[in-house]
Amino acid sequence: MKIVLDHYDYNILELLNDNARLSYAEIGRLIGLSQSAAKERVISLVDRGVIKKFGIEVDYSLIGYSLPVLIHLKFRNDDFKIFLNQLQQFPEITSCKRVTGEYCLVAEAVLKDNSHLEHLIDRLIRYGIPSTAIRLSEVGMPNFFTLHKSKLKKS
Amino acid sequence: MKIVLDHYDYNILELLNDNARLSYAEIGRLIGLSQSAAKERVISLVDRGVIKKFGIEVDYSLIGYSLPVLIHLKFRNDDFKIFLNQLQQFPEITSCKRVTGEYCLVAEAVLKDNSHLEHLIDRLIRYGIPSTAIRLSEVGMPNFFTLHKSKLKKS
DNA sequence: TGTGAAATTTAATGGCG
DNA sequence: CGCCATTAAATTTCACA
Repeated sequence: MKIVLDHYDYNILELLNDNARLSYAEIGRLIGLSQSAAKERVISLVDRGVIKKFGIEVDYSLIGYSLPVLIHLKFRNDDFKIFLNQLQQFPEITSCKRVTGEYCLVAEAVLKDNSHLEHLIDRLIRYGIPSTAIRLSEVGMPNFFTLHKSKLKKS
Repeated sequence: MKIVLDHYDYNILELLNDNARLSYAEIGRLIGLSQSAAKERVISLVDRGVIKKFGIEVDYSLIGYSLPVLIHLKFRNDDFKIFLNQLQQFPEITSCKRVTGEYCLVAEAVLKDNSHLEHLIDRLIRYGIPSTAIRLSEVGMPNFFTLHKSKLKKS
């Protein structure tokens, strides 16, 4: 069940975490592998499911979506499917997680303005009571893999 | 202040959002531009700050961090700097956002097990009362740009 | 801004330790 | 598993529109 990664894998994850567009050749150079081996490693990480996706981080505030919010939701269980469907009609919702506790879902959305938020709340309120918080800023966190690879014993 | 994107830009963001490793040549092919033009566009999006980062999404549960949690935090303002420093000592915290409302910070962490969580709470509790929720699952959301590009008028 | 073309670098494959 | 070598493809740069 648990996948064991060696220091090559951790180094690759560290590099791709910072820049997913690095070429295999450059990855190889940086970690001391040939380009073929580096490529095999990356593909293997994808095949094993460790890397779920190569994506981008977007600054939505620059393109007109300057109201980022967190929405906490309670909902009635019988409407769950319909409710999720409603959520997915809103592409402004960039992520949605089911969690334990008083609120069942925590969603993040990027909205244009207050009336955009109002519209979103109007559609959600049928299914439960949404609690909205404005996301003021992000606190930068270090690369997960930078600190974890150092815990590995040399092989 | 607001950056206006055309349909080429939206198409590029849509593509890179799904696969950040697409080659410029392929991007160009898919949206009807030469590779040079496609590359210019991507670089311009990065330079203007719209694309903040090319990164990866990792399945941490596969590599031993099978307890994903959301932590809501209240803290005393006088300790804010020290508090953030504490947070950044924990690379298991993958994101941290300052929000309005009763709780000032919402952090996400990937932990190994309950004792790992206990250790994290022990270090955070000095600064305020953390409220922990287990992240049960993620609800898949559609690509933000897929639905937004269709709203553009042809130029 | 976009295109096209030439030189350099990478990607992809297959065979070998 | 990783390295090397080869062919195909992509990147980079630049002149031109």
